Formats: sequence, structure tokens, C-alpha cells
Amino acid sequence: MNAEAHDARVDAVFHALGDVTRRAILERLSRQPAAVSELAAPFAMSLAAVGQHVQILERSGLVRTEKSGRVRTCQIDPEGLSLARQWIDERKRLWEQRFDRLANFLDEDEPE
Amino acid sequence: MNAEAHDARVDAVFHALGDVTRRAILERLSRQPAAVSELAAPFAMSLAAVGQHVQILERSGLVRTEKSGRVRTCQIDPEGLSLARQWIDERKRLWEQRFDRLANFLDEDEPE
DNA sequence: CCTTTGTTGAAGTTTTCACTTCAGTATTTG
DNA sequence: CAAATACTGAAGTGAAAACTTCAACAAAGG
Repeated sequence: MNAEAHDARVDAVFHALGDVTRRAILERLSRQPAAVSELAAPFAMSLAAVGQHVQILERSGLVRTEKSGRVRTCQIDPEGLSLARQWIDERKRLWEQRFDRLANFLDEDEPE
Repeated sequence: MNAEAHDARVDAVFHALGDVTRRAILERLSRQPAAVSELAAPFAMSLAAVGQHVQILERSGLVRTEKSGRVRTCQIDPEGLSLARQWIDERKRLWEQRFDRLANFLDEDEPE
């Protein structure tokens, strides 16, 4: 995968995670798969709105869906979560690496 | 910390991460601390805009800043990243736990 | 078959958000 | 001290995003 495509995926994932409703949907789906109407039940918003959120989650790769009959069943796609996690871990890694370098520098410079 | 406050922090962090520019700022800061004007340099947008992004990052807990003289120096606050990571890991954990339960169920039901 | 259920597309509305400009403040530098 | 630098607050603009309603449609159930 080239860099732009990767960035576009990261962008889609973090954009999707940026919304409270979509995160609530993911929390629900992390327990077990559910139909769109089941996902919509706890919310004070229209079914159509929840359906749109599901589409965004699916396009981002955080959720996979399958339609059987008239019911669309949704489940977590762990790949999407992994992508977000990787990005975060990489930032943390670089940041901590910097501390290590700093410590080494101080050790060399002032060995008592 | 109560649940609402935790949710509010999670919300602020993921909202902050939802923007490409802010993620780029974090990428820059993961290498080393920088002043607001340094952060702004690579972008085709006003200094004020970048300053606003920094404020959002700071309120979310992803970045810590300190003003000395007229320069505000920014650095990563790893706590914010940890919070995001914890949320993601918890979803992954629950999701995988579900697979384990399913496997156990199948083992019991059809022990060959 | 008729009705209900579950979803989807399209179009319109409202809210949120990123960004701009500009004025104002504090700090440094020549 | 004057000029340049580094922000910062406020107010406004435009676009994106969330949400609504309504119409259409296919699949199930009675």
C-alpha cells in the first residue's frame, strides 16, 4: 500500500472515531453484532441517521456489514481499530525514544 | 474520576484526533517540542489557525504547553494518547473475548 | 394479498468546525 | 525607544457534517 492510500485510511478511521455516536455504536458492536435498527434503538435520533453513521464506519474500515434478507447485520472489523492503534503507538514510540536519547546524552556528558 | 468526566475526556481526545492538521502537529511534536510558529511553518494556513489547533490539542490533554517570554512551547502529553489507546484496546478486548466464548461453546457442544 | 418491518436514497435544514482577518498585547532586538 | 516577533482574542465567513423528513422498495409475517 502506498503512503497516500495509507494516510487516507488513517484519516477515514480517525474521522469516524471523532463522533460520539459512532463510538457508542462501536462500543455496542464490541459486545456483539447487531442490525442497524438494533443499533438505532438506544438513540434519540432517526433510523436513517444511524444508518448513515454505519455507512461511515463501514467505509472507514471499522465495521463490516452484511445484508441478509431485509436485515443488515453489522460487526466490528478489528483491522480499523488496529490502524488507529498503530498510529497512536508510533507517536508514543517516537516520543519516548526522544527521552531515551536525552538520557543517553546526559549520561555521556556528566558521568559524575 | 466519574464516568461523565472520563467520557468527556475521551470525547475531547478523539475529536482532536479527528482532524488531519492536528494529527500532523502531533506527528511533528512526537519528534521534538516546538513553538507555535514552528508548528505553523509547514502549513498553508494562518498562524492564528494553528494556534487554535494547539489550544484544542491542549484542552484535550494531548499536548502540554508552556509560555516563556513571547514563545509558547508545545510538547506531547502522553496521557492523552494513552487515553485513546485504552479506549481502542478495550473495544478490541471485548470483541476478541466474544470469539473466545464462541470457541468454548463450540468445543463443549461438538467435542468430536 | 395486505401489512409491517428494516433499510436506503435523496433532498433540505441546522449545527459545528476550520479558517480568515484584524486589532491588541507582551517580549525581544537593533 | 522603535521596529520586529510571537502570539492571542474576537468576530465573521464558508464549507463540511450531522440530522431530518419523506418516498421507495424488498422481505417477512399473518
